[in-house]
Amino acid sequence: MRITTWNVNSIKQRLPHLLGFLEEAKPDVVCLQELKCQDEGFPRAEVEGAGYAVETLGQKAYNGVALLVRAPLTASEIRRGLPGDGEDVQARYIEAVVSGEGSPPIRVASIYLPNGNPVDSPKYPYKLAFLERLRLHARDLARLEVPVVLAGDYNVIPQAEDAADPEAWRHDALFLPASRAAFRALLAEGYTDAVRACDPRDGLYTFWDYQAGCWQRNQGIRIDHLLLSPQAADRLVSASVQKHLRGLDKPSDHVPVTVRLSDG
DNA sequence: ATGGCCGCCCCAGGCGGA
Repeated sequence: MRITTWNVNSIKQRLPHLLGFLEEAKPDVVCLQELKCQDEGFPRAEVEGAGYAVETLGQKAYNGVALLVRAPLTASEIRRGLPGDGEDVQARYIEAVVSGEGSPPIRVASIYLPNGNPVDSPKYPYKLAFLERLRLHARDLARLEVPVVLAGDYNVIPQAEDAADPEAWRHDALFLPASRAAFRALLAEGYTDAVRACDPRDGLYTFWDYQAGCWQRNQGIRIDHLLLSPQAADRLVSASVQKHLRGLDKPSDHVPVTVRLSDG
């Protein structure tokens, strides 16, 4: 079972790259973020044609998340939106139970956490509140004692080792102590950062800004994460970053990150 | 020289991203 998370920065712009990735990697589940379209604008027929069922939570112009599930696996118990704030209309969370092929069901979420900049605006408290809501929901899911994968663009650089130039991020919402503490609090609910658990090396990035030649100079950061509940972590085989996609024409500024879990 | 982009939307400059 392979599960990928990828912030595509516009599904319409990135559809060719997505279809190429599905064909070459054949992941079982794909968590997409930043669709930047409404549900009716999602290129559903093309993705279904590649062999995937599609569940979306879209929004005009901004945000938007989706889950793709490769047949014969199926998605059920779809949850759209993160609990805890009925006023929150931003499309940042979708969750489902993925089952089939004789292996135990896995609960998977596609998450697009708020960026939070500028930090002196209401956007930063919204980010911290969203992280706290996610912690409470993650705690509820952990109590089910089943495999859970919380995957997405967390917009948090967990540690200095996760940035090529940590000093440049010192006062940024992605790296402020309160942001990192909220991420650690999430892990403290019993979750494992799959990439970090598989590879202790520095210099493993998932995002390179379009500006300032960041890709060419490898000025990246690691902000796309897959957090595993204990029952999912017990099955963790490997984790990898599909860095090559950043080098294509018209790339997303994020690349896919994939975990492999053992079956059964 | 410390900036350099990209995608969205009532089509064009402002907003959001990170």
